[in-house]
Amino acid sequence: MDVRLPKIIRGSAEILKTTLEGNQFVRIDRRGKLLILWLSGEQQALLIHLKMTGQLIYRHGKEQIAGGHPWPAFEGELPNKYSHVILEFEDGAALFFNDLRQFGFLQLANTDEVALITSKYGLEPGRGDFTEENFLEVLQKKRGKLKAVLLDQTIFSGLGNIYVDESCFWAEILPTRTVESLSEGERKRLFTAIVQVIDEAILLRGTTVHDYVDANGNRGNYSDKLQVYGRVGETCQRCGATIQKIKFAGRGTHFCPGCQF
DNA sequence: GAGAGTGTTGTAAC
DNA sequence: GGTTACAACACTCT
Repeated sequence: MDVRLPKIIRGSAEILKTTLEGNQFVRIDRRGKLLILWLSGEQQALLIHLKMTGQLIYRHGKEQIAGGHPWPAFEGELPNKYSHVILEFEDGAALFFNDLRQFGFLQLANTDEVALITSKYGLEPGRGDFTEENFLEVLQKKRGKLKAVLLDQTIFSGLGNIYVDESCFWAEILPTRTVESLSEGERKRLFTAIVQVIDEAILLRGTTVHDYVDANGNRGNYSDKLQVYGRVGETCQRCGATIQKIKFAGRGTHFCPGCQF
């Protein structure tokens, strides 16, 4: 392991290094936007958060490339000036943690710590318990700005600024509404929209605005599907009105004033 | 060149 | 408690 920018490591970089040395990743989990890479024995895990601009890129080893592997090798220059941590594998493969803004982190955690951290995450799209019934129940207990509630990882986890704006668009609800003002029908539309947006975004391997790439270094294709995010001043594809952007709940917030209410 | 804004989240202040 | 401002940071855009 090569730690080029120690502050990216939460806790001791030395202990992390020693722990990873000769060890194996045996299982990969995710909770919200947090990656959980379990080590041999599953008593410890490497937690990785990419925050805004983090990238985790896997480069195949020469042996794998010679043997033929299912994915194309990453073409870009690696490491680059944003490669702050590099994990090297025995077969010559490497995992690069790149992060322009340096907000992301790597952290070693034991089973209890992982349990404590993940227990704070809320109902999550993509998990089995993200049902309409559960969604409505969680929403029922909340009040205040819809956008803020959807972004709150302790209430619903996994949704970020892009998918919240897009989900509100598809539900035809303004993100500036309060939760308590939403009718039963609107709440159900919102649930459906979130499921639809997340499912399609995953299918298209995410959304690249600037830096996001998947483990193979490829950009996400959901960017082409965005209806409001990043489209301020453009025409709404549903009603023809002009997409607006405001600052709301501390975040850039995009919506169509013509067909979101 | 200055200033605002950027996909996240934790903390502090009100 | 909710809300807001701000912090972390480097870069792009206006």
